[in-house]
Amino acid sequence: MTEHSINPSAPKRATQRDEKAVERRTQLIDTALEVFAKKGFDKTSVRELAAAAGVAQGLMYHYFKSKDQLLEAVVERHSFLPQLKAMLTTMHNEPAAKVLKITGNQFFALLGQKESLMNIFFHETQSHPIVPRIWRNILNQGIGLFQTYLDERVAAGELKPHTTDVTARTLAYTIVLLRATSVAFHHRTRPEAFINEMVDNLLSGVAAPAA
Amino acid sequence: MTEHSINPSAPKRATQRDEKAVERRTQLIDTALEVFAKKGFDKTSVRELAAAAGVAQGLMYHYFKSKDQLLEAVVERHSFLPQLKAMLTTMHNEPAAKVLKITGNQFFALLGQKESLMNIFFHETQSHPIVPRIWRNILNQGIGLFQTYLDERVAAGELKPHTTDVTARTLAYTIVLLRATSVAFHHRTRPEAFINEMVDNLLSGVAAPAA
Amino acid sequence: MTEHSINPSAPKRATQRDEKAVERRTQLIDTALEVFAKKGFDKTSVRELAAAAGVAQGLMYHYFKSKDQLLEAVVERHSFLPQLKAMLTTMHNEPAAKVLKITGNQFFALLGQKESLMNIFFHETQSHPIVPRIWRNILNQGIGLFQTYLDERVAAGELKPHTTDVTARTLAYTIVLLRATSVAFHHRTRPEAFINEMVDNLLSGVAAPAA
Amino acid sequence: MTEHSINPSAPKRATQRDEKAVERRTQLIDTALEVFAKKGFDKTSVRELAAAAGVAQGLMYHYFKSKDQLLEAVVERHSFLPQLKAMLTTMHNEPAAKVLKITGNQFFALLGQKESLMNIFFHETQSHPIVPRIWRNILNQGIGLFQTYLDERVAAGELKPHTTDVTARTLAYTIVLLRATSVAFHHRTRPEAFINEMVDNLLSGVAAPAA
DNA sequence: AATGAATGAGGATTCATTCAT
DNA sequence: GATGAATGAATCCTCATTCAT
Repeated sequence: MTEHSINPSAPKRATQRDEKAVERRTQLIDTALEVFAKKGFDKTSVRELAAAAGVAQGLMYHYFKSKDQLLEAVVERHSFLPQLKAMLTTMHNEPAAKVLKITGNQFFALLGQKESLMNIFFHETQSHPIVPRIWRNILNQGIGLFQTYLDERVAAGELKPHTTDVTARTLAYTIVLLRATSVAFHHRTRPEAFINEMVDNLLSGVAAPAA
Repeated sequence: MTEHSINPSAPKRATQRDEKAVERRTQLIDTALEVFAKKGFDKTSVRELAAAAGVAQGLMYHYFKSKDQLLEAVVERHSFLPQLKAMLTTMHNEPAAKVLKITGNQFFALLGQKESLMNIFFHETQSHPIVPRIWRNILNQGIGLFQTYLDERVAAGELKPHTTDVTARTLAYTIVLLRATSVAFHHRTRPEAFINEMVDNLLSGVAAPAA
Repeated sequence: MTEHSINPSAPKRATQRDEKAVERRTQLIDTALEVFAKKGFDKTSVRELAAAAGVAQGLMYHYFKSKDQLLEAVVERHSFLPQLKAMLTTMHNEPAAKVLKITGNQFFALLGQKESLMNIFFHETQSHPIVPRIWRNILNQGIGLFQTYLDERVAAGELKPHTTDVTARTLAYTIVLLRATSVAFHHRTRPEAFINEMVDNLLSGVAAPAA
Repeated sequence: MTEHSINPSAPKRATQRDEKAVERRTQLIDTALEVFAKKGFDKTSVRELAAAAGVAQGLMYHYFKSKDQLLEAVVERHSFLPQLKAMLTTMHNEPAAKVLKITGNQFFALLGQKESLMNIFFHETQSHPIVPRIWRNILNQGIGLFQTYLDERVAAGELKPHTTDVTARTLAYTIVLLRATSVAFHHRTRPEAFINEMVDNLLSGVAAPAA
């Protein structure tokens, strides 16, 4: 931040230094993500964060104005909206059952890859307003993903006209909670089979044919 | 303990004091529930808790060994397992659609009545091991509720044989997350309509008849 | 303390009750002695004292104005000055070596019997001014005991004229510290042999005869 | 740690800060010694300690993990074992009476210089296990000091063969208690004269020559 | 950029003591 | 006499944050 360079070689040097600074910053953020996820925001002290990153506590305040702002940075950096958006952009001419199963499992897998972040989303809602905001974005994005596809299939005549919002949220919510509980709970049905069967149920119904 | 009474009113006296103590205890627990739900466990100081209850902070430790133990007491006292168990014990000869809709909405309403507790379940998982344990109990109870009924209807031939665990959890999870998000989010579909439609979807499927 | 008797039978009753009250008081004192000795005055709470005596904490304040006053009562009640004074009143025509050995061992034994109290004397000097005061009394009494005897034997010509204060204190101090350290330390010489030899040394000297 | 210095004065800088930290630490320890000695460990709050040292209370915990550990540091730093060991290493060809008198008085003087520490040794035995441990070391060192010398003089024929442990402990214990009581009590005999006479008594005995 | 000394507010908890019953 | 509920001050300790180096 403080630029008091004298000789002309400074610009390049500054860039190098900036790069290093950015690296350091992301290192601090990534370390914080893990520690926050494991111990919780409030139960983690800045000293611990610094120790985990192998730096002095004072350095934390060079890169982040406050502990809160660090949480902000963590959540912003790891919000996997891009990955979410990238999902389901292909596969248009496949049957809905197949597409929804694949997408559902992708969604489930994505949440699993971001387990630490999910932990923060679930537990630190009250620590910083940015947390629920971003979590809401992600959830809505997930729901929208399904809904957009469903609307398309309704339009294509593959699905009957109905409130796709309900179906989309049924899918998204169930997958999210399946993910959230799959760590702590012991489930009878394995996630992939679960998701596949849920999709089938939603498409074809569980009522007996006669009824 | 010491009984040197002559008239029959004496025993009641001791009881009166005890009663008051019990009342006071529940008052402290109930106050704590609200404050924990609003501010979060870590962000709430014992001083605040005492102030909210209108007592000296020292008194908190007369009734509870620690702040942790208070949380324990809160969660134990308000775990609505009895209410959950009471649900769906009637209405056997009604169509599944109707029964599931009613039960689903009851479940949703019950979660709503326990909003403060739900807040704790969602956010304070890491504060005390009893929180996830009881939350798991409740969730499993809710799931079991649906599953038992579904199994029964499968046996009765109203539903086709399928993994009822999946359907039950789809219902329960969606309702739970519907509840959890209905405060912070703004939904297009109203909860009751949502639940009703979800039940219909699950029973009859959303696929176009031709498919 | 509060006397509001109406009928003439009260005096006798009061006496019975007083007796019981005195008993209770000494019970509380004796319990306190043990707990204070074991845990130290500051580290012992009134609640613990009450629990150890099997009564409610409030009752402590019926019998003692404060925790300090309880310590006072403890020290006063158990100050073994009478026993000390009773020592060495006999045995006038025996050789000094024998008498001093017996008395020294008696003194040592007496301190041993009062181990709890000794603990308080050693550690709680700063807790209440009465503690060092009484301890000084006891110590001086012990010293005086020896000195009186020594003076008498000097007068009788059995001992040579010298500063008996020095000899008396050498004896008393050594025995006291022997006692104080005998619990925590591991000594080579056993107390009785030690005291006997010390007396011999003091009487006859350890210098070689030639010198 | 980070060395990006050009001129040779840089390394010293880091050392300067470290030096200051060490100084600060000893300052805190020394202040604590005085306050603990005056008020007692339990009766002294960390706030007082900090105030006495003119620092914020939080700083105490930067240097010491706990109040207990501070006491540990105090006792360790001021345990005058080195000084004790240095005593009596000379003067081999002087008469025992002279040597013992000088050493006894030195020992007494040393204890006097460490009055604050002695206070802690006497009163805070129960506050932390390190206190009695170090005190035992010191006492044993003092005893050993005398005993080694006595053994040597016995071997040299100046003293008659006897249990030197008894004589050594008589000397050491008496001097220690003389020191401990000389503050609170009012003695007739002055310490130096007392010690000299005690040595004489121990060497030559107080029994009348005829006996 | 990096360190860690220094601060002071605030947190959980303990405790002597009082008081209504 | 006896109980234990109630008080509030005080205690140890933690922590986010600042700052000189």
